[in-house]
Amino acid sequence: MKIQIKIYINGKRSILEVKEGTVLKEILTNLDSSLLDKYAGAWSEDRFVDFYETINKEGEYYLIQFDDPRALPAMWHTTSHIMAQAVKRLYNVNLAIGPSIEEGFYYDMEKDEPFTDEDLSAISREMERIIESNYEIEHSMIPKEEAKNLFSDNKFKLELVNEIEDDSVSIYKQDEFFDLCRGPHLLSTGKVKAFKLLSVSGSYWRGDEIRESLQRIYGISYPDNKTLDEYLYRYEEAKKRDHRKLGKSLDLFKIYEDTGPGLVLWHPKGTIIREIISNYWREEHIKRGYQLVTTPHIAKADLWKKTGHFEYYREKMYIFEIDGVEYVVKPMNCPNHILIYKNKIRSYRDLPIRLAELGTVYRNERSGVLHGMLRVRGFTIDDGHIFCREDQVSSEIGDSVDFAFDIIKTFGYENFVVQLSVRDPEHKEQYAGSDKEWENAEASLIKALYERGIEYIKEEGEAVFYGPKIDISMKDILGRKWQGPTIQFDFNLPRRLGLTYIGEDGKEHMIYMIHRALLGSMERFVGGLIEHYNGNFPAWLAPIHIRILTVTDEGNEFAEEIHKKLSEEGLRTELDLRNEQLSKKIRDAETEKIPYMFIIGRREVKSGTLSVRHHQEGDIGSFKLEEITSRLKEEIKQRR
RNA sequence: GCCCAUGUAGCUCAGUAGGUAGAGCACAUCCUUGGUAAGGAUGAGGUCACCGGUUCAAAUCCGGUCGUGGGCUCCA
Repeated sequence: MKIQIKIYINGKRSILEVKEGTVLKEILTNLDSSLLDKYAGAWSEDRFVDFYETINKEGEYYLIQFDDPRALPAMWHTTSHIMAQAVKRLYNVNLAIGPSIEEGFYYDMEKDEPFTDEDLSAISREMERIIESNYEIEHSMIPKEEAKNLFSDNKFKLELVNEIEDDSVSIYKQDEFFDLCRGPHLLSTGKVKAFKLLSVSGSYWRGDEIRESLQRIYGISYPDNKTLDEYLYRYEEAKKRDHRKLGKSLDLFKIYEDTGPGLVLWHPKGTIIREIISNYWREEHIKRGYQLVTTPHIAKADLWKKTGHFEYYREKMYIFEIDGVEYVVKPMNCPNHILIYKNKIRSYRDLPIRLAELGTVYRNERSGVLHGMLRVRGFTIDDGHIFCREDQVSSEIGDSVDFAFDIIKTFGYENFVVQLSVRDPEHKEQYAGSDKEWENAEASLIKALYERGIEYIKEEGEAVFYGPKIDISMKDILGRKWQGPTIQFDFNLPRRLGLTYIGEDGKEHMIYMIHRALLGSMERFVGGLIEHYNGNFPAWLAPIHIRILTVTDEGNEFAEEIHKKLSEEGLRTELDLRNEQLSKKIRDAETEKIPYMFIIGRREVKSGTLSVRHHQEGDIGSFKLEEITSRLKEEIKQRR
């Protein structure tokens, strides 16, 4: 049977009559075989299809080139096969799975000895050979029974084959290598122009630690060397910006072995940053009608039994005993805020009530997941809880979204990814709350995003059981995503703890409760901020604003005078009167990423001015004290 | 928690076939008073993560513990 398909090549449309069941590759070969060299695959119905695609129905196919971000996963997947082929040629391994990932690919393999750096080099060399050989990649569908024979020596592949529901399975083959694989793939191994194997690590078959322990090699590839180099530059740059490294060299914080893993000690300079953020946070909350509260670090276990946390969250809680009574170190702040809400009978006139706290909590995270300040066991959440009526939900959500963006934009984040997590429509029964509540809540979340023209990704089934939520992540300069604000409904706690208010009708009504955190945790937020700014904090956040450097000791007296004046004006200043050369003092201040350096030598003493150097701009000229301080103060005020 | 790697002066790291440790930076003292990213000399500083074992002898070999890193996994 003939069907009609439309192929778009560089915006130009070709309408073709083809036989049903024809492979896209054949169609293109007939049309113009050079297309197979220029394009990587096609975009059709919101997904990437490779040229092995069998055309079974009418449709539109937009050919896309190798460097199109939508085509890169095919290249990565192909590179992972090339790598697996190379590994099979060199070692005795059992292949598990090797998908493309967000950036790059990996392959999990079972091998007795771990891979070394030398192994990686050898594998890379073999991969080069495979690429040079430019093996044609073939695709075929084979009966399941045949596949079982083909993979009879590989328990992993067999397990996968057995789980496939169709009668036939998809196989990709290049030279002697073949693999069970859904694709997509490129047409030949030579299409991969530049690749790099990045790291080796352990993993488990199916991510299950009870099952076979595997070895994973990660890699990346691109259609040209330039793009690969750009990626590698970003990769290296990210390593250099590591907040653990900068936290140490800038003396911001440290995790001490004596204190314990996942517990951060904020040094004086880190604490300045934290305090500035906290103060800003408090001011903004008060401005926006929040009431600040403070609640203790420990509470009776009974409280957590009432909320249900004790049952579900127990292994993450630190539990201990006082006078024979069980206590818990708080892993979250909400129960305490709820107690404050419940302390009085609330009228509909009192609502909304917004409570907020920079509340420090402790969670027993598994040792293997701890990571610098980004994943810790003790951290301060900027926790807020809104208690409101149904008719207030929409404006409260809208305000929270605005608030969230206002805050994070202040820290120089400009690109965001917004995710809306809603119920799994297939399993509505596993969620707390009524249909009506879910519908209202989702509608208000969507409305808030829509009215603000915010693009978002809707994830069905990603909501936690107690309510729908919006998660905002920030993208930093290197394009990395950082978890940011979250706004979540909670239909569970109000029910369990009986959170009500007295309505206009004199009756009790269930409250709507919204959890929201804007920074997330202070630790993770500042950790991310360190990497985002690469330690070059804008003046308002910089632990030290100015370092005063003297050229010789003739400047000491004047320098001390300036230092005193600046300190009196609330500017954070340090003096460097060491008997060192100016260039040395500059180097030290530059290394410490201090935004301003005031240089005082004989000339300045004589004229009463200051020679000013900016951390990132170099020498910016001579200024009168008032001139430069007002500039700096303005910069701080503007939070630039 | 699991797999793999790793743990030497405040920091970054060297230490090659087991014979009780080195460098650079930082620090201290002295010399140098030098104008926009490292002036010079001298010196102090380490129970080589911890515990145990093998050995005449352990930073080095073996076992265990703890920490850290890369992953897996988890995230009410």
